[in-house]
Amino acid sequence: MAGTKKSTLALVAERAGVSIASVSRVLNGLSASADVTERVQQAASDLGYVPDATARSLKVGRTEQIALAVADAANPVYMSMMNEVSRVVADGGYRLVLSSTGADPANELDLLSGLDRGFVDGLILSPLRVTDELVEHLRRSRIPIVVLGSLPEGVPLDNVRADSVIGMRLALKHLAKQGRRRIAFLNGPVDTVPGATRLRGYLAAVEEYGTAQQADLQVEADDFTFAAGLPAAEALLDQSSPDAIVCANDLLAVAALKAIARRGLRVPQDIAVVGMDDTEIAQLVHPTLTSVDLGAAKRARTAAKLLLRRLGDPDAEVRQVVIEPKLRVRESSAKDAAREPSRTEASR
Amino acid sequence: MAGTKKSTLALVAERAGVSIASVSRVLNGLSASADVTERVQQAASDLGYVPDATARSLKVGRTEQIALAVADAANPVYMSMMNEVSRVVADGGYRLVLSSTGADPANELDLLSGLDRGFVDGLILSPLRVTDELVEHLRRSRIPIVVLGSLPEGVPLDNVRADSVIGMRLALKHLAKQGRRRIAFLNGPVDTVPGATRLRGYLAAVEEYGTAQQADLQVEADDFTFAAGLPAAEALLDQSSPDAIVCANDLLAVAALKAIARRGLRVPQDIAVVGMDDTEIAQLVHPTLTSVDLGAAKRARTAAKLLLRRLGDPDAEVRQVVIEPKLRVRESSAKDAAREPSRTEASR
DNA sequence: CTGTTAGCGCGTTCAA
DNA sequence: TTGAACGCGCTAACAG
Repeated sequence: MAGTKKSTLALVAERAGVSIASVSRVLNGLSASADVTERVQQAASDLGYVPDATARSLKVGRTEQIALAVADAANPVYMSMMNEVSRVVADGGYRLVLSSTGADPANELDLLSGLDRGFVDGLILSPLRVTDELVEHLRRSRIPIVVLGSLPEGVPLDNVRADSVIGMRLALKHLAKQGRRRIAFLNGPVDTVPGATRLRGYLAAVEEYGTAQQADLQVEADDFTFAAGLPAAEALLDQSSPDAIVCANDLLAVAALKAIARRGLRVPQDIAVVGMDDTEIAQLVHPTLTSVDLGAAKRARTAAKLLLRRLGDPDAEVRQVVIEPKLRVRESSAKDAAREPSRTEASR
Repeated sequence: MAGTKKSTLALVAERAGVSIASVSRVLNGLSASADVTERVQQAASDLGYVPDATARSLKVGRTEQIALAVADAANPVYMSMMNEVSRVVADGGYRLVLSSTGADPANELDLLSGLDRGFVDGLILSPLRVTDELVEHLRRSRIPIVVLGSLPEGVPLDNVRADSVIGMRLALKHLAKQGRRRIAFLNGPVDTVPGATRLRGYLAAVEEYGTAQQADLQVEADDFTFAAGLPAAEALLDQSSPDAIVCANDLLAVAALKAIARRGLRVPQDIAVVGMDDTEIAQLVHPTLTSVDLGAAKRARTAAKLLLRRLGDPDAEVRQVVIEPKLRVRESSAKDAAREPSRTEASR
């Protein structure tokens, strides 16, 4: 049960018959005579010496830790992001500490305050809502922060985001080209960053492609989850009869698929469905889900790299990266099956 | 851009006109005169003082950090586990550092060695494969470790696991009661802990319920993923004609659903499908997936609590917790729809 | 090339 | 109750 005793630099020095400084040098690969090097390495391995991370941190002023804070850790899109960040950060020699702020913005503020305790060298933050207060805290931060997600104009912070307005346009264009005219929007909470920007994108695209502009074609789920999407999708189908539904999220899209199926309607013949984020789920469901790939993995990777860059060079110019979305067409909006006059099943 | 200057205990002391020790006392809630207390608190808040985590750690010998290491971070079941651990650990006043060991056992060993650097007070480890060497390292560890997953008999380590043998029995019993006789098993790599124990469970249950014992009813995917499950499921259907498929995983089960659909067979009428882990995916797919709930969330929560307990009391007796599985019956094995003789049956 | 020394920021003895 | 001093384990500057 009891493991090896913790050995210190001084113990190694004593055993090797040299000074503590020499040990430090040898272990850090600095100049030392062959003789001393040999003896130190021998002593160190005899004692199973490993340098203490905390003491080292206190001395050098770096913890070699990076924090990742996401608002909604339950969303599957965050899993791929977390994995990517984890990889990049580990390759850069940093450990990743996870700080799940919930949906409550207060937690994010708490986190930012706590950051001044210096347990981490940098932060990647993906806030669900961006308040002025939050922005103020971000600017005041003592450590570098990269924001993952949209940020107000003119905030000089490293930041990487998806262009969900273009993403929405891709979806609407794809659907409009099939002759879909009543394209509904199943959104999540509109007072969140993704909810707000995706709504903007939808409205702009509706305008651009001249599809129906009806209030009853828009509905807002209480959350970006399947469970919240279900009643919202039902409500949407109750109050209108769309020929396509664009969803702010793959989970919401799957909820739409289910609500549609419950009414005995067919996807994509009667209603096409398009999701967003292109999570693995899109390929698992039946019919497979067309989805707008917002480049979650790439965004995460880029954010991590930006942070590493700034940690290496604090005076580097601020960079704001926008990732281009791509449309992944699958069965739920397949063209050849679409727009068939009535209940024809022949061409299938 | 430049944030507040980092303020130290000495600065606060100077501003309050007291000694550094008094500041430390006031801030740690120890005895102090009302006057000094007042002045220190004032000075501290003026300077926005926050104690340095690293220095404190070096002094008190605790980092207030816990590491979580999972082998396959891409598996959705780990997401809920991570979230639970995150919650419990945060409530206990600890930060969570994530250490994604890949599928390679060498990484786990590296991690364990690195742990001696003392950047973390405890570890929750969920190994995919358990070698003698790993067990040896675990026992030698200087910090408390809780193992999440099966462990060889007699290893005196805190540990929490699912009883997947009983889980398998639940699945087989459910299917056998419907009259299913050719119950296949779509497994992941059998040289992993989950792969091995689930195979044992399957074999035992096949024996117990007297269903067909044919080698061609067992197939092993290269990985516990949808992508790996697809060809494995195809191979299974090529080489045999099961009337039910139990899968080691929800992802594999979804792959089975897809392979079955491709052949124009119906679920559950022609083939029933049962998954494992009861991830959110089970409720998203069509038909909804019957799944064995192995209590992932509860296991994670329990593991975290065990670790907190041991951190508080290093001499507590070793505890090994086994979580009881529950069967969640859904459409993919619905009873009333089963066993309807269909014309496809003959041509199989 | 090597040893001695001074902190990094904090908690905690020991005297006063 | 308060203050001065020490040391946690390590790195870096300075002497020798």
